[in-house]
Amino acid sequence: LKRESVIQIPTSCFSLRYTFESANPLTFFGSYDPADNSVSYPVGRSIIKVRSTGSSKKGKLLIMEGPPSARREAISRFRLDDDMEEIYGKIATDGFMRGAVSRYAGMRLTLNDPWEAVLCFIISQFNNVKRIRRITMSIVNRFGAYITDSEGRAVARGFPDSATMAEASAKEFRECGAGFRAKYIKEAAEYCTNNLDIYKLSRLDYPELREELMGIKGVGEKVADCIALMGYGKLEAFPIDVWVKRTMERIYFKGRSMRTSELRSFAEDKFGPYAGCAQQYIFWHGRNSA
DNA sequence: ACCCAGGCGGGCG
DNA sequence: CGCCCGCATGGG
Repeated sequence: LKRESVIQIPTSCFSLRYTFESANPLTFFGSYDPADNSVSYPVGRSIIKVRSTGSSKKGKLLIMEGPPSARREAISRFRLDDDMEEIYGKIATDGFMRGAVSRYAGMRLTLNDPWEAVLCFIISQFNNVKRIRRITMSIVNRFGAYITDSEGRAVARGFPDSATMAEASAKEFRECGAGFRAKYIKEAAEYCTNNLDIYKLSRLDYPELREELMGIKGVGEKVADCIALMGYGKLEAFPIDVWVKRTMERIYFKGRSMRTSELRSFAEDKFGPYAGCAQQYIFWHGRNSA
C-alpha cells in the first residue's frame, strides 16, 4: 500500500477560501469543503488535497495530502512565494483598493496548467460563474481519465488533455452545456494538439505570449489575458471583463463609459507589474459589492 | 416575459 | 482601425 504524504508549511496572508471562491480555474474544476476548509483538485493522475488551518500568531498552516509532489504543486498553484506585503503596498493606493484588499485579505491569484486555463476561460466567455463550473465539470466527468486509489478503484477524474478532447466532436461539448462555445473548444483542442505547443510558450514575454494565445479560435484579448495571468503567471496582464470595466468606470471615471484600451493603459500606469493581482481584487470586490 | 453572464468572430463603414 | 450584431443556455 502506497502511503500518501502529509506535509505542513506555514503561510502568511493566505485565505484558501477566498482564493478558491474568486472565480479562477480552481473554482471551476476543484472542490471546496467548508467543513475542514480544504480544496481538492486533480493533478495528473492524482488528487491533491490542501487544508488551511485557522489563524495563529505565526500565520496559518497549510496541510497537504497527495503524492510527493504535492508540496511543490501547492506552493506553485497558490503562489505562496508571492510577497503580499510588497504587492498590496503597490496596488492598495486608493480607498477602493484598500477596501478590496482588506475585505478579501489573502485572496491569491492561482497558477494553473496552461491547457486548464485555455479551456476554462474559453468556457467563461459571455457566461456566468455558476454555469462555467457546471460546463467545466461536465467535460471533466466525460473526458477525464480515471484517477484510482491504492486498490485500483476509480475515485475521480483528471483534467482531460487537449489530445483527448481533440478526438471528441463539437456536438459532445454541446451536450456538456457549452452552447455556442462548443466549436471554439473543439478547434482549440485540435490547435493545441496539432499546431501549437502551449507548454513551450512559457519562455515568451507577456506581449508575445498574448499574441500567440490570440491565435487560438475563441481566444480574444480578455481570455488571452486571463490565460497569461492564471496559466502562465504573467502578473502584468490585466483582463477586462464586464465587472472590471463597470467597476473602474464607477470608481475612477465618475461613471463615464470608457474604452477597453483606455482602461488598460490606466491600469498599466496605476498598478504596473502587479496589474493582474489588482484586477482580481477589482473584479471580485466590484462584483460582490455591486 | 425580459435581462444578464469573467466575450468573440465576422461584417460593415 | 472602431463599432455593431448574433450567439446557447440557465438563473434572477
